[in-house]
Amino acid sequence: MTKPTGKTGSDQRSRGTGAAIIYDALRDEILRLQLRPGEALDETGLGTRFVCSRSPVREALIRLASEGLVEILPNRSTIVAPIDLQRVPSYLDALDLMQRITHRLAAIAHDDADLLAIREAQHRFAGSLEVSFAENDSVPMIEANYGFHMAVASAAGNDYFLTFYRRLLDEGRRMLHLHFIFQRRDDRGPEDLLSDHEALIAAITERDAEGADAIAHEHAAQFKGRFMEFMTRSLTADIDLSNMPRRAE
Amino acid sequence: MTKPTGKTGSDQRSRGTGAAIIYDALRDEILRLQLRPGEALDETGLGTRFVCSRSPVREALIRLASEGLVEILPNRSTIVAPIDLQRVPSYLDALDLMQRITHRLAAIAHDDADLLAIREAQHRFAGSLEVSFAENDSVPMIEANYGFHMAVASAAGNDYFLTFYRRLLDEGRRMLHLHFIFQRRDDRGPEDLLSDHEALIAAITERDAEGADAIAHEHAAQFKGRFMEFMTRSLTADIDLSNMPRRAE
DNA sequence: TTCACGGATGTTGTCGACAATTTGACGACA
DNA sequence: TGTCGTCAAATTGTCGACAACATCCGTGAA
Repeated sequence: MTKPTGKTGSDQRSRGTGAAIIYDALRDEILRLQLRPGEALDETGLGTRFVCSRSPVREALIRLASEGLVEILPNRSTIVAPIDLQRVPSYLDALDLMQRITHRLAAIAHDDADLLAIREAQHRFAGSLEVSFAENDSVPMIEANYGFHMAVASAAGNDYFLTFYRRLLDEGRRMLHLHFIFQRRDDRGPEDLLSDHEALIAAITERDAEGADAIAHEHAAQFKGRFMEFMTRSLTADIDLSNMPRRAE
Repeated sequence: MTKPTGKTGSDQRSRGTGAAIIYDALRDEILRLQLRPGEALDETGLGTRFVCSRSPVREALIRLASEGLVEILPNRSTIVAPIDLQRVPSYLDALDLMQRITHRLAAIAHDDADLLAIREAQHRFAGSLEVSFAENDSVPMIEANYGFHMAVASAAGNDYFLTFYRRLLDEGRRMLHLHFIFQRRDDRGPEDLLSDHEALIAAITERDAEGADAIAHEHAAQFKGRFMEFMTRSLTADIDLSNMPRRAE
């Protein structure tokens, strides 16, 4: 073997992928709430878990921090970013507007490939609904829903909006998981979500910007209503108020 | 000297500030176009310039990369992010919308402290106009204009919009510098910009959301028009078309 | 002359080690 | 008993070093 490639072991990662792997893994676990908000992430521990030094771990944490998914406390441990309930109203406003603009632009600027991708995403969403219903696990549905809206937003053809919308949807995934952990069954049946998406696809296909905008807005408003209701209903009863900062007024 | 503090030298940075200093410095130089788009940034060189190891340099570069200000080419050098002219239309759309929403919300949600900060920023902007005119240097004006709009957007009270708008304004700073490098004198006098800002402040003070929205939109539209004209006028003549990807049609 | 190949060179990705700082506990004292 | 000061453990921020990868240049052959 005179080959100069350095692949000695079996699962030896090719150079440069270390940080990316850790980043993806942590990001997934954070968004799925497998790592709970506020949980500590020490670099040495992560270094032993993924078999590598602290340098790739550090790089992954820095990238996660600049996306707001973790918080690096200087000279102390880095923690999974807590979900700040006071920011929820702002968040819902932002999600609403970005969903409107991306879906509206999608109706205007899409091409045939975009439509195909959207229909595929919708197909996967329909399949995930059955899986979620059968196994009583909301994770597949949440992720497929994320994929659907990202497919629509991609058709808008504006990277700036897409990037921002993706960040909002990421944070939304955490909230949705939180939502389904407390309340297993949704008030609305899954069929309604499916038909909402179908209506959206129809509007986009017909290049009906106003219609897509309105459906996106209504979609966001429903999410907002469900989430706010969920918060006022189940959180105020259980939550410990002692460590909750009071409103500055 | 029994003091256990580790400050041996004179300008010894206190622990943990290394990466932040490098980040701020590079960010400033990138946004002011002192580092030109496409320029290479090798870690060892930066390590010698700021007197430190490659670790803080690397951290700063990673943070800059996740904000889109530099691009890390795997196993190769990292370069200052090029200004993609094809993305300009998307950028201008995004800037327009985010300026509208932040300035509109500012009119609704501001409090007295916000108004004070806005007026201060406007005062600094007026001062910077004189400096820029006297010294024929557009940098102070551009930076003060940035500060003014950030002050307005801060009054909107929505961190999500603020973060996104800041990122857009950052990229806009680079374009503005580019603009003024080619064309020293603006078509519109500085007084018009000043009065635009005054009108905006008046609308915000009166909590006139529609008015603030309209002024923000007009402001963005003027920037858009000037920049597009600048691009078609002075770029098409000089620019090398060989490495410019052609439109996919 | 042009193209392919191989070594030299420089830069990045990763590693282990050390110093500074925080955190928590333990014990002394009012 | 409650509070403060000191000490030890643990974790981070930084450093220097090495290996892998990419680029560049020179040599040889078609």
